[in-house]
Amino acid sequence: MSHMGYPCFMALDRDHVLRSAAALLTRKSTATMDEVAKAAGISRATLHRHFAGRDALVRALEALGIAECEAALDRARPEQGSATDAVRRLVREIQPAAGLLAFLYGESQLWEGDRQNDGWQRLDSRIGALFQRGQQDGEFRIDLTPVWLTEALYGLTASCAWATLDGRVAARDFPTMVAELLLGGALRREES
Amino acid sequence: MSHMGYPCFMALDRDHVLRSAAALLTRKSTATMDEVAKAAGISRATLHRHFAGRDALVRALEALGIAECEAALDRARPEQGSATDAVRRLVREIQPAAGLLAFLYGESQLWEGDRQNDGWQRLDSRIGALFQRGQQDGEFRIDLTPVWLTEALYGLTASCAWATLDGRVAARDFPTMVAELLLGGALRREES
DNA sequence: CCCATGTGAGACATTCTTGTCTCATTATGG
DNA sequence: CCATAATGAGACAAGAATGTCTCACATGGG
Repeated sequence: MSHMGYPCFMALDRDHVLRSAAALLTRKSTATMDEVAKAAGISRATLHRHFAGRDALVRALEALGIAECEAALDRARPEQGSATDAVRRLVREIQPAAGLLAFLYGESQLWEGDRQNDGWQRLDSRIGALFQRGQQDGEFRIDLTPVWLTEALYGLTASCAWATLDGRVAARDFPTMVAELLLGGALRREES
Repeated sequence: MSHMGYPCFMALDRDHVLRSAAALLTRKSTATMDEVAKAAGISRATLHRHFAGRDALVRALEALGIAECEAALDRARPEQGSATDAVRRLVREIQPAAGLLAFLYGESQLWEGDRQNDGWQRLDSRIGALFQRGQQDGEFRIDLTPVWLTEALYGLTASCAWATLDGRVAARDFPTMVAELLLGGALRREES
């Protein structure tokens, strides 16, 4: 069926391999290519036919993470309604990708190089715009910069993903823990 | 002066080496033993005379990080005054160790093994107790568990340390950014 | 049935890091 | 000045992970 240099149904397998690798590397970020292959139920040779090397695999995972974040952002409709509710929706939609995000967040390989994926900047811009809108609408305080709020969203997401893996936080509490801390902080609100 | 198998002033050098390694590994967590040695201004041979291997070096850095956190916790006097101010003091005192903390936070080697340093549990207990006190005093909300608040403190500290290294957050704003977000969140307070 | 394609298993060289060793040089104290 | 200790430089082997290759097997369509 395929008259080119690539296998017919590689695209389907490729996605499965990518998901398996994400699940494994989330738990053990130092996993070997051999372990990644085994986790996907394929041989190392086949894994290399999908991804030229470990670097290519990590880059593909980065692209997947960016895509999932952008999809989550789309589903969250960040321009709609109050910024507060938009953040809550965003955190809820981003939870399935939190593990992958946490892995990428700790993968220094992606940040040390001078050439980093533009997707992150696109994401930063969109999320930053959400926080900025909240500030302009008077919902969010203005002494915390949108850049920092964006960074905090990533950080809390990764932290909660790890805490969930360790069992220190229940998975079903993820959206509440992240969103409510990010929005309201630890302080008790005055009942007014 | 030394009649034993160890050099005379190694203790002094050792601390300097440890600090250099912390500073380097904070920026580049995959740095080689050779790079660590060069950063400390010593040869790889001497580095090995201080620390048996990379693992021992990381363990020593872990011990240093724990010690610095405990010292910061002591200086912050977490039992004194309002829990809110105690958290602010803690964040301020912990800033100098934030880079090291961020490195250790991402060093999976320390968490994957079944044997982890008791120091972290001691720290978790003390910080968790601070948040619990705040809850009992009615300062902090009770729908976020002390365990999660502790985790969030670590996560925000690491995130802000990285953001500071990248220049996305000014170092002088570190205490405000971390403490105010952790305490008050992004939402604007009602002026009452 | 035959052939092309995808796959698994394994061998192999390469590279990188580490750990260990020796030896010459330096400085340090008596 | 001398002896000891500490260091730096470099050689060396061991180990791990990677990238590449070959070959045998099976699987599916024509």
